[in-house]
Amino acid sequence: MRLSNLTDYAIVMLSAAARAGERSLSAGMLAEETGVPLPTAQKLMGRLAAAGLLTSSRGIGGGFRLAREPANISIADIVEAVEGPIAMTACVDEGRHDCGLETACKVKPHWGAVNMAVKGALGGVSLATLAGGVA
Amino acid sequence: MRLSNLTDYAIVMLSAAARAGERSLSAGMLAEETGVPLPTAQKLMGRLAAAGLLTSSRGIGGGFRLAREPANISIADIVEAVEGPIAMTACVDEGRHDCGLETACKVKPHWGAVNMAVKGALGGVSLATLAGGVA
DNA sequence: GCAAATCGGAACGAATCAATCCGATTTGAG
DNA sequence: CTCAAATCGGATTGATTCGTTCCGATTTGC
Repeated sequence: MRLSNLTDYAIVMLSAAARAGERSLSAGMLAEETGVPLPTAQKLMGRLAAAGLLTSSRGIGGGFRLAREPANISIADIVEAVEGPIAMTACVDEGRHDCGLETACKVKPHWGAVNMAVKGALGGVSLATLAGGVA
Repeated sequence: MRLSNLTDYAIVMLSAAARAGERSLSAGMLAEETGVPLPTAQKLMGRLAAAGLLTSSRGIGGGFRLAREPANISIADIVEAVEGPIAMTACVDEGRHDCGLETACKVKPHWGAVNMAVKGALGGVSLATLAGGVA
């Protein structure tokens, strides 16, 4: 029940990018701004860009920029981008039936609700809330 | 954002124990009932007993029994018993200040709210809900 | 007093996570 | 048009945690 350090870093960097507005920030600048080690920052930015949360620009004046408004990016999105889909157990994962307990597992039907509850809790917090400071 | 297999097993076994009522079930019986490997089941039962969710009885007719009513045991309790305290990030953990990003971390104050939200979502589901089947 | 059965803790292996490094691509200037 | 600088992207290595397994200490019933 802990989200990984990568996700933590990603959220901090994305909030920093949200504060930057429309300016393209390079991985190095974001790393120095947030304190995240540069190679890790590069890896994270790449993954976030691949997920569609950031748009990347190559070349000298290049860098990363938020693809959407901060209010439309929730923590759930970031978590899913970094750690993959939110699935509390293997049962919730689509197509994974190697649980081994299926025979007597009477808990399975309820996991969907739990998963949705957590997802809702994480989806209720947006980048604007985190970066805004006061709000 | 995934809870470990141990926690999954623990929840399944605890729901089985909830169905058993006041009867003491041994680790072997629970393992066969749920399909969890026996040694892992033993380790889990021990940890759950140490956390105060189960009461253990030694000897021939011994075994484990729920320490409280199923309605008063939430998923959050089980998660905390197996994986330790629910702390989304290192910032929330008490006394852990080796984050390294503290200087420019403007996100830190908001983590408490997120943590509480997730905790509430998990605390809203009790063993009775999971084991009840229909409810 | 003895034997059976149980819980409890310690040791080992595997998987995932986290961090680091190097190559491919693109832009701007000369 | 050529060169050089700067950037993103993926692949490799090491570490931490998770998961599993085994063995010893303790307790009850006969």
